[in-house]
Amino acid sequence: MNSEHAIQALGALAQEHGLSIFLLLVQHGGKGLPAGKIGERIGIAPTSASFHLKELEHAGLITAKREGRFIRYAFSAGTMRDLLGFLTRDCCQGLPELCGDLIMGEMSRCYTNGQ
Amino acid sequence: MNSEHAIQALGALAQEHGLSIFLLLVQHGGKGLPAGKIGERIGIAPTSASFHLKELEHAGLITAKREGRFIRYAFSAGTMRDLLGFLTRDCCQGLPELCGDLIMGEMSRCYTNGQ
DNA sequence: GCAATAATTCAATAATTATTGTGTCATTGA
DNA sequence: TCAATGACACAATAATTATTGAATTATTGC
Repeated sequence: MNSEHAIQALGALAQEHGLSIFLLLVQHGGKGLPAGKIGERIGIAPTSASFHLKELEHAGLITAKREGRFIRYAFSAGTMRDLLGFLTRDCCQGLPELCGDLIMGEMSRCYTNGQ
Repeated sequence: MNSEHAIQALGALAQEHGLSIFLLLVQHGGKGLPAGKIGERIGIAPTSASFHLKELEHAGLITAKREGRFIRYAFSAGTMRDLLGFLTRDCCQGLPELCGDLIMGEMSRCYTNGQ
């Protein structure tokens, strides 16, 4: 993960519809959803959904897989992990206590969330 | 943290100069840097730096504090923690093993990074 | 092969966002 | 008070990004 790649991923998420699609696919986990269903759920035109899906896919945040007439999109955790790593990479230098809170807070939240 | 706020923060980071400023301030920890120094380090015009600093400040990712003629900007971890929480909030449902890797990966990286 | 369906690409337009230069405000020290 | 300095506000411009509709590609079932 470098700056350019991070900007691409952040840019895909920094938009109402892009973020909605991403969160929807995170919720739906490994199975994902076909493009049409996604646009329908979010309430946007198929071409607009296609645009954002492409942005997210190019950034590596989601994957696409054709299944007959459908193209199924699903959340892909790898890039997200790299992005979080990139953004928090230098948070320990000079701020160890904040960094600890930052990471530990996420961790505890995750594990108290029905996990 | 809601979608609107997340978009504001992601948008401030989804830009070459905005991201560079953010990472610079993360590296510099609690002390921060004055606006002029930041623009100089990044290599952009003072007005352009001012623009991105304002975006980051409005998003809550950094804080501003006047010190005589200088205005010192510093990284503020709270919003970043909230943002990471918002983005990973639903990552456990359906993907427990990926979520575990995601958070644990960040944690180990942080603590093996000279911490 | 053909009609129907799912989704995309493309080009045009609309909307948003970033940069620049000029002018102004705030602070300091002589 | 005045000149110098650090930084911001504003308006204009440039650049980027999102949306839309029309046309195109891929797949399926008849």
